[in-house]
Amino acid sequence: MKNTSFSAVLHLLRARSRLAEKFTGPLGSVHGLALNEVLLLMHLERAPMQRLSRIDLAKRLSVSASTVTRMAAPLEKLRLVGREADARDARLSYVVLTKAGVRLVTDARQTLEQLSAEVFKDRWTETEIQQLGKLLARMTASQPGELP
Amino acid sequence: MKNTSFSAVLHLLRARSRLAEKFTGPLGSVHGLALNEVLLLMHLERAPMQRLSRIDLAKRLSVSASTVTRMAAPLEKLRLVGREADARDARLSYVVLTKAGVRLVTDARQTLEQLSAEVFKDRWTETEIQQLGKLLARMTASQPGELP
DNA sequence: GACAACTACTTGCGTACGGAAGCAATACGG
DNA sequence: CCGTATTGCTTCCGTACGCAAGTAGTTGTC
Repeated sequence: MKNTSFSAVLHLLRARSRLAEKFTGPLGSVHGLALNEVLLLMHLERAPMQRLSRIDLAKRLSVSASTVTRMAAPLEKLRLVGREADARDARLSYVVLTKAGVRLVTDARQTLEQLSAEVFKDRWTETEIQQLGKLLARMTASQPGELP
Repeated sequence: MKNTSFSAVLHLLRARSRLAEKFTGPLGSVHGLALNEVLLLMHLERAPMQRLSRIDLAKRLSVSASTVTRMAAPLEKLRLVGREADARDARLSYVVLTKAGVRLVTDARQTLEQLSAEVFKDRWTETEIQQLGKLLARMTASQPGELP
C-alpha cells in the first residue's frame, strides 16, 4: 500500500531530525567535530590501511566529491588525517587517518554510542532495536560502504 | 547494548540519505518544490483552518524559525500560501494554504507516495513496512506535530 | 602514439540552514 | 498600572552542501 510506505518515510525523516538535534550539540562541544566529520574518520578507521580515496569517501558518506574535499581540509589542518598519493595513479589522493585521528575517532565513537543508547533507553528492548536496525539496513542494501 | 543502538542509528542515517537522493530530483522537476516545502504544505493541509503560525511550522518541520520565514516567502510569491494576522495577538502571522496550495499538495502527495512505494517495492512485505513505520514512530513519540 | 573518453579531484557559484541579534507585541509580577 | 520577561517573527552572518566547470592524469582505440 502506498500510504504505508509513505508513512514509514515520514517517520524516518522525523526520526533523523530528532537524531541530528540530539547528536550535534554534544559531539561538537566534546570533540569539536560535526557528525559527518566523525563518520568520515570512522570510515577511514575501518578501511584497509586506514585510508580511502576521496571518491570512495564521498560514496560511503553519501555526499558529493566536492563536499569531501572541503570536509577533509580542516581535518587535515587539525592533523587528524593526512594526504597520501598513489604510486601508480597520480590522480588519487588518499585521505589517511593519523594517530591523533585514531585516538579521536575512538573517543568520538564512545560518545556516539552513548548518545545512541540514550535515544532508545526508554521503552525499547534490545530485540526491538535490533529489528529496527535490520529493517533500516534493508533499505540501503545493495549499496556500498556500510559502516559497521 | 550500546552497539546495537549505534548500529541502528547509522543505518537510519544511511537510509535517510538514500531517501533524500531518490526524492529530491523527481519532486523538484514535477512540482518545482523541495521536499521540505511540500512537507510544509502538508502540515498546513491537515491543520485546523489549514493554517499554522510560523513557530508551529518550525516545530513540526524540525527546523528553525528563520528557516520557516525564508521557506514561506517563495511559496507566498507563488500564491501557494497566504499570510493572515491573528485578531487577538498581533505578533502571530499565520501561514495559510491557498486553493492553489491545496491542489499542489494533493498532487505532490501522490508523487511522494509513488516514490515511497518504489523504495520498498522489492523484498518488502506490507507488514514489514508497517513494522518499520511503527518502530520509527516510537523514536519520535512524545513529540508534537506528527504528520499523518 | 595520438586523440578521444573517462576518472579523480578542485574551485566557483548559488542555495539552504542554524544561531545571534533585533524588533514588536503580549504576559506577568509587584 | 509599570517595568521586566517572554514570545513571534525577521534579518544578518557564517557554515555546509550540490552542481557545473575546469584541470590533471589515465585508459582505450585505431
